Amino acid sequence: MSERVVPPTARQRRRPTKQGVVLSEELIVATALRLIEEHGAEALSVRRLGRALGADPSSLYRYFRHTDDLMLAIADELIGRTLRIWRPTGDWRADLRDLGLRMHAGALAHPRAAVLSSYRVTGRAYEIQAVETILGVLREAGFPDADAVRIYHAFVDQSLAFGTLDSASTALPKAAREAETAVWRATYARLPRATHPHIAATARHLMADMPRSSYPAALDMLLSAAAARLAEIRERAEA
Amino acid sequence: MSERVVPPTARQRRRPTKQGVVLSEELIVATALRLIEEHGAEALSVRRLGRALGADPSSLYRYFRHTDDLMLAIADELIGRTLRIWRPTGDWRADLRDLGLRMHAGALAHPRAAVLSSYRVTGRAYEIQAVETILGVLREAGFPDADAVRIYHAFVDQSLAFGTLDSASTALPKAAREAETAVWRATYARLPRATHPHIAATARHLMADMPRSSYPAALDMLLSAAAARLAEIRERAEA
DNA sequence: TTAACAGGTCAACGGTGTTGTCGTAAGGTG
DNA sequence: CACCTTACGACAACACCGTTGACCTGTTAA
Repeated sequence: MSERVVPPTARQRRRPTKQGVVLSEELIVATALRLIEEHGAEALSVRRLGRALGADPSSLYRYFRHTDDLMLAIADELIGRTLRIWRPTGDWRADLRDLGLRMHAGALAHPRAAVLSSYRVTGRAYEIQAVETILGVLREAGFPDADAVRIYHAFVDQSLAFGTLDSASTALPKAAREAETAVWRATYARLPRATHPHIAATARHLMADMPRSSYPAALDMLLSAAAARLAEIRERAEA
Repeated sequence: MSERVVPPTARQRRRPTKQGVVLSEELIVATALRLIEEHGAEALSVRRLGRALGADPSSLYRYFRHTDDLMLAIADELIGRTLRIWRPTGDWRADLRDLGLRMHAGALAHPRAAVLSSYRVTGRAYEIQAVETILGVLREAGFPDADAVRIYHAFVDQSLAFGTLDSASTALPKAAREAETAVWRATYARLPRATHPHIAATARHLMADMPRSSYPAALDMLLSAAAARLAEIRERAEA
């Protein structure tokens, strides 16, 4: 064994597989993403990926040390796709709101990949770029370093967490999804006022609000708390 | 095969296993939780659970249709435990903060179960009780119905989403988890100021903040935004 | 006392990630 | 152009996983 994985830059001898495919890190990641989107996250396995590529499963270990490494590469590609679209305007609150919504939308667009990749620190190029950019937005808005880091962390994790949560439920099998809304309508909408006064009183609002994602509301609350903190900081600076 | 799973209420003929253990749904759930707590989330498998119980793995299929069912039963038990511990004091903000932290901690203690249970509406007793209780806290604090529902939704989803996010990372094999912090130390801590000024300037804060969960910070921001909204509502009511 | 059947056991199927070994074709070198 | 090195694809094997159909046996109701 010793070291099976060769750094991408040093690769040169690309021998085609028995089925004539020339492997590469990019091809593997792209194929993995396609596999996930077409057949669901649980359809991603080393063996299936090998089959989809027309290569022996063990060949992939020449490119990734283990499945984990592959996941990180997939995650980073997703971050990159989101970041490439985003254009900051200089208004920190609007910019972060826009970026948050884009990250959330990106997760929803790739539900099955989002579930896999959201909770990992990749340490790869796109992730680093994202960290630098968001920290820059906050620091240039006037947040002290400690606050900038704290808010950055909460902002990023919240986008990722809601992205995963919401995409997990959209990725449910159709039968299960219909069962979910049926539960709301059948169970919650008709709870008696005597035993469940608060649910009964707000049933109309619950029916309207629950099927939607609460991420925009949560994002706005986070940003408004951050804005309040910034105002407080400025006030103190003037005194 | 036909139907292997008999409703719990109808069970009566409890034959001991070869090793003398009398199985039951409660015993299986309890043993599964113990297994997760003692040997980590990845130690939970049907076969290991069978071994821990002193029973053949396939016996469990007399009680749960598949592993998912078992996970949901575990999740339900977790909701129950969290709710049973929580004692509201009447201070809405402190109560919600406490409940949020407890839900998060409960998810962290049982990562595998948390991931499964977070995006499913069970409509079961404990879940309904939680909805009623939280809505009650908000409405009695003075939030109008529409705001109460909006804040309830954001609050619950935030706890669940962060619970899933954070428990997913604690469910990682220990090698991968150590790799995460190593990435922060090796990659982010030594990015040059020239190319990544904001990361370089805040490196010290990043090292301290990133390994921790950002949920408490996010929760506090949500609650503080809610408090600001409540103040606004009261002001308007006085005018 | 006995017959029914719930429920524990066994064996097997097809899947998974991962690794040690080996053959071979591609590349650089002379 | 021919040689040597070696990257890297292929193969086979290992230990695990969830799940199921067939079988057998102890418990219980009649």
